[in-house]
Amino acid sequence: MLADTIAKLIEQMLEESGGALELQRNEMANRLGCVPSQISYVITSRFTPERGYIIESRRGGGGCIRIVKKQMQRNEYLMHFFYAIGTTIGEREATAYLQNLLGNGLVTEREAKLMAAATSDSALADLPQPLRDHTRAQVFRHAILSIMN
Amino acid sequence: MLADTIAKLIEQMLEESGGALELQRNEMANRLGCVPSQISYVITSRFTPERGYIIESRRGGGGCIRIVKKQMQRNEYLMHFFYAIGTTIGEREATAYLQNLLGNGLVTEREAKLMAAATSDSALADLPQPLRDHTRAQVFRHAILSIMN
DNA sequence: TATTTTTTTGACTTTATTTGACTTTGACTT
DNA sequence: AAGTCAAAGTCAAATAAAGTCAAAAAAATA
Repeated sequence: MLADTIAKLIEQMLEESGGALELQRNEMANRLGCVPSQISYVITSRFTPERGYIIESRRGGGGCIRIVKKQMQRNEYLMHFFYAIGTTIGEREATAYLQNLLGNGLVTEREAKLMAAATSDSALADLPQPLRDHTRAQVFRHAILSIMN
Repeated sequence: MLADTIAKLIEQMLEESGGALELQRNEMANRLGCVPSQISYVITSRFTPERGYIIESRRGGGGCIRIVKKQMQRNEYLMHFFYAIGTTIGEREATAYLQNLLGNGLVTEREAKLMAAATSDSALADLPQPLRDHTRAQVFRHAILSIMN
């Protein structure tokens, strides 16, 4: 799949550049033989703030897109999550947050899996909807507090 | 019976792949000459988390279904816990089980704390009582399954 | 045999990807 | 200042998957 290929490439470039890079959309699309908006699509669908990325761009001649992977101090970061989660959260969103936590080494893979399981729709299947997302948020927030400090 | 045929096929594929595989629903349904939702049916009815499978999927272009079988080894022990917990459990009892899990080195201290937080009365405070203990059991059980590797 | 459970099917829904036409913005020329 | 061109942005249509659900059919059970 094209989108995944592009995402992998960008991740690799980020890796090599130590977390911040600038790319030219048209140039990249050209190199990959795809339409420029495909690059936009990948960036908006995968490199979201939710997953810990900051995107800036400049149009016009010599324009470019800048992608920065955020890094924070442990507790500050966890606190940020705590507030970001809020009082209700869907499974998909929760998964994205967990991905971010894992990617920043704030939790181990096992811990991430554990939290994913504990907040999964499957685990909360017997709760009717507004309550389900609310409980998921509660469980998630408590889990995060528990690994702070 | 179709469902059994498909289940056998998937089991065989899992065997060959060493416990983890990705399949495309439409492609497989095509090969077997059945309707795609039949594949979904087999997966949801046979490859459940209770039986030790993890299912993930992605829709859209290039989408797929991933099936992972968790290996039993020291996991028998976790399985024992899984059944012991049952479908409803109080906070105190849960804590006792966690102490036990920790004592046996089946979870790390951080993991134990995490699970304690996720199953605490505090996290589930907004659920009225029979539901609270039931949800606690669900969350706990899913957490345990998730660390069975 | 009657009832309940499981399986099978297909219509409809949701989500994800790909593409292209059109818009906006910024830099450079004249 | 105005015009031109080179970017990136936006949006919607087309397509490609998987998910859901309920009705019909088949199988199992009482």
